[in-house]
Amino acid sequence: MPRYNPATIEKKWQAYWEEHETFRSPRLPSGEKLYVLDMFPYPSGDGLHVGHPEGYTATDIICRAARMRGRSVMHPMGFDAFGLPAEEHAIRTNTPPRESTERNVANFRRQLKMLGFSYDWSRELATTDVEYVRWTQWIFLQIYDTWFDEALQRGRPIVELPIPAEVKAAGDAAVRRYQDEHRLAYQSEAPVNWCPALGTVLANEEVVDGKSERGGHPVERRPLRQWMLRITAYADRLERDLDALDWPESVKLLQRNWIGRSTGAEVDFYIGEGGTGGSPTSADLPIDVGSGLSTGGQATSGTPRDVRASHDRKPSEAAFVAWKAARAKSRYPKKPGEDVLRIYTTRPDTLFGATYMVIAPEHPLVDRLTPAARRESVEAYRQRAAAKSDLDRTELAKAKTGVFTGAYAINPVNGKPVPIWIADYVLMSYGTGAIMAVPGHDERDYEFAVQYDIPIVAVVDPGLEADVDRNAVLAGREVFTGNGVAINSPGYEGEVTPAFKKKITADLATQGLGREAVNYKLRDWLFSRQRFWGEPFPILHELDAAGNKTGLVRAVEERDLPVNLPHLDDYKPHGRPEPPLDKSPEEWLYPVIDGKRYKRETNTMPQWAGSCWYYLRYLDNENAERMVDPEVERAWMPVDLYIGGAEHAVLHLLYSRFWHKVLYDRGVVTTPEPFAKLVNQGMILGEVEMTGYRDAAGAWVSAREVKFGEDNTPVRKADGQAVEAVKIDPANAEKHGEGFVLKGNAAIQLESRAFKMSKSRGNVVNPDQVVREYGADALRLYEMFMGPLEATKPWSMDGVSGVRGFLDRAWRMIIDDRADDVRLSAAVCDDALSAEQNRVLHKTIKAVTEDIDRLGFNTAIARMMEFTNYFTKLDRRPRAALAPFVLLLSPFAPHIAEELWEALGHRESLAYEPWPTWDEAALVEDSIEVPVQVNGDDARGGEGGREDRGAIGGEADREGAGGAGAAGVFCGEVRGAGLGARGAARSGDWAQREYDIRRATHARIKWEYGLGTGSLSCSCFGRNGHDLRDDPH
RNA sequence: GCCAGAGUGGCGGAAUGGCAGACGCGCUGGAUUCAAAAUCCAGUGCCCGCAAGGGCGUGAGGGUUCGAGUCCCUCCUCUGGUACCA
Repeated sequence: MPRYNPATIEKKWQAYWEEHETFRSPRLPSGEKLYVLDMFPYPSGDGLHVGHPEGYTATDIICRAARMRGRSVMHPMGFDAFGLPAEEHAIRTNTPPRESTERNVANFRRQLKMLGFSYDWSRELATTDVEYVRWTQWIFLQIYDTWFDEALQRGRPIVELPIPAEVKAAGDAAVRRYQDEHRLAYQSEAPVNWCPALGTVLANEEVVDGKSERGGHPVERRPLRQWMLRITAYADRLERDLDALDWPESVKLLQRNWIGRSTGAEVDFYIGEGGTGGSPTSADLPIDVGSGLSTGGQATSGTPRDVRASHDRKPSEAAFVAWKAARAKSRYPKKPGEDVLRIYTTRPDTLFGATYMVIAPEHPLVDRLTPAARRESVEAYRQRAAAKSDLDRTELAKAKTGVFTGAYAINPVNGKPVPIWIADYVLMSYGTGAIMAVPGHDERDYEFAVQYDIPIVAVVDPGLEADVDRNAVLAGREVFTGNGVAINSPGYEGEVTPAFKKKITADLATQGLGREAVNYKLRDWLFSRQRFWGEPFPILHELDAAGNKTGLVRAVEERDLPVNLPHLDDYKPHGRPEPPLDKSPEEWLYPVIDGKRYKRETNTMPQWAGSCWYYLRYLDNENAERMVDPEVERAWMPVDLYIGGAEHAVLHLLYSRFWHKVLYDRGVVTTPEPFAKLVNQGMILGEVEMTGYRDAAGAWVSAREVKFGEDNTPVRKADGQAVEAVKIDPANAEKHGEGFVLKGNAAIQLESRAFKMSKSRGNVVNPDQVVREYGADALRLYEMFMGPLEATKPWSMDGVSGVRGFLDRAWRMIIDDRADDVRLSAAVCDDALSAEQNRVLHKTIKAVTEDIDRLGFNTAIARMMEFTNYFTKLDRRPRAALAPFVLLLSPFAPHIAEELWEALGHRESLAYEPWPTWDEAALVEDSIEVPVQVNGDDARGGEGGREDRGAIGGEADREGAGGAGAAGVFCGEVRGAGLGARGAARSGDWAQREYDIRRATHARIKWEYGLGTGSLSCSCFGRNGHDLRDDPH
């Protein structure tokens, strides 16, 4: 047998680890703890993807090495097991989703164990476990029980929420409603994708181009009562606390942008008292456009000619003046009154350039503002906008649309009336749902203004430096969004943008017209799904005598958790937009408590819920009393290293952080952040494919003549004719210039690239098959050897066989592969290490150790290959080098390492053997070549700081340096201390030579010394290969 | 559009501002073999040259530096993310 046979070795050691519970972590760490977490997988029916073991191997290496270095390691695994595919399967097969889920989990578990990861399997969990769901629901109740205290910036129990006297006076129900309005979990109407044909609500990703992904049926948006989580309350903290995290900057940036904090100002524009649209009141007399408040010369108030009408609704100057005076006394109100349109802007410095305003179609003031004469067109526009999905509003609709409401607001800074439009490029959900439009200095406003022929007034002078045509900007023919100097802004002329913003914001505040404001792109988290296969909400709706909901809810008592999913006779949609749980059995759906009948909440939680806190449950997964014992939590948290895919950079990581912060505020956890260090593994693509194209006639078409049309089919650029993509055997391709061409036909460019693995492309690599053919150790090693962990990289089966070759060589280096049993190779001996062998060993130890620390697994493996190449060549291979090598290899390829360790005479697993250490002194080479750059008139070496080479080089007058003076004389001065190898050579051991290198193109100095004695030999090469030693100066 | 990351041999990739291409794949030659596989040895960036040797080389162009794959600026290409957030 003793050829390397992973199939037997791997099974053997997996059984050993399992039997000995080798990787069980203690309840509490002893000594320094290390919590290393993998993003747990969704157990799909397809089994493990080769992308999974990439991060899992990386963390496993870290953990195994850390154990050997004496750390107490927590390394658990589990399953994110709720999810759509299981429910789809349930509908198709009419079996409970739990069944297929458990099957898939079992398969994933088998595959993970097959790869030899050192998880503590006793901590395994699945988010679908009934006991896990209990605590997910419990956390939801914590969130439900919490309100956010803005002053303290902290979540607090709802009982601590101050209740205003008038609410208290209105009675118990009013108090409860008031509390409900302030909870972090609250109900709200939110649109869902309702597909009448399928009779079900679809997730966003199931809707493609406004049609259902399955079947292509029309999808409409319908408002439905849903649960929301008030993540926006934590926006500030979620953003601020990113600073201290050891996360990739790109991920932090992604989260910052997602949170999207902006500072600016809210400003109130006066719209006049009064009535519900229609005819003007006494306060808002019709004013002829172009007269009155508008200033001469400039393009008046910007009402498009064709929509001007005398019955438009415009506040009178007198009313405005009165309002302004009142405001100066009353200050700026928290909530805008009926008489103003409140807008949010990040550019208060451009207030003087506002030539129109836009409110979102859903804005509550639309009705009130629109005069009767314009009702029709406004209403029509609103309906069109409402019918559009989010997608239509953005991608498809490039051109901006809108309609004039017929109303005007008065610009508070100059008293000018400004026409108010509605347009769907303004979103009700951001800011105040209304903007002042400054087409001169905002891209979107500019586009809109051009579209509807609205005047454009420049109020920021870009100056000459800016990247725009200044004259065009000043003339309103080009938009400029940068900072500049204020113009056309009476009272603020010449102010530079940042100072102007501050100043006018302060001025508006003193006049009670505005205030500084902060806004976030982040929206509250839509936390319910109309699905069966998710955690039920532990919420009961009160019913009145007639069986209708009263609007009041109560939480399920903690002792009654978990609320389990009911048994359903079938999982088919019931054809209404309400969640599937609506067809639950009566006894589940309508519990009776204290004689009162309730209806259970039938929405379920989204898949994110379970993954928000699993890292906490691992620590104490069998605790029936608490979600996690505080003592255990304090000892192990935070997670020291979290590795997973970049696709979770925003949502999962933001949601987890949010839950964690709520739990922190409520005293359940002790760290403000869950994941101290985060690393994203790169994507693994399929094997590189070579593609050529042929037209209908079968003639080759060069890849550069091909473009991709809609639906992503290739067509010829010239005539749009469809072409066929043909897979090309690499043997029929050759490199030509930048890319590949058809062999023998350089005119035909081919396309060479790797694609994402997908079933449809047929390029999915199955880990089971790789393990069968090459072994788990080879798969692990290959995944680490492919390239940097964070990089996207293509798969290559040849690469797998390459690392397998390394394992074979490592095996033969130690084992006699011709013997019948596992026996050491005859070359293995007990000799002492020669200086050179010792150096190779210590170099390897150092490199591998340091590479693991910086997650440079590919180079660590390269160093071990070098070790093997060196020692395999020797006829006598000392154990003293082989044994430490096996330990170094063990985190990467643990099965073969255990087997080799055993062959070397050890009886126990190497899992807790001390990690090898290196001795710097052993690394010193007694002969090094030092390159010296010579460059004619002024050749000096580097800074002289580099440990192994800096001794030569650096300016001539620098200590420990050699160099060439301006005259072109090379001074080879070498000091032993410059080597940085402590004790190997003492300072003072130096030699000096000078060579004339005026004719030299490069020089090479070879420095040889024994310990303590320095000597230098130098070869400098001139243009003709002339050795300059022959020509000393 | 915007944001982020990346462009180095035939391929995957190495290289704290200091000999570009470590290591692996592939390829070429040799040993072993009846033969093949496997294994071992040698070679392998490109161009010129029998050779010695020489020239050119890290997406393009500029710059900083004694010295740039590495730092700065401009541009090109690719990958990923994102979509009117006022």
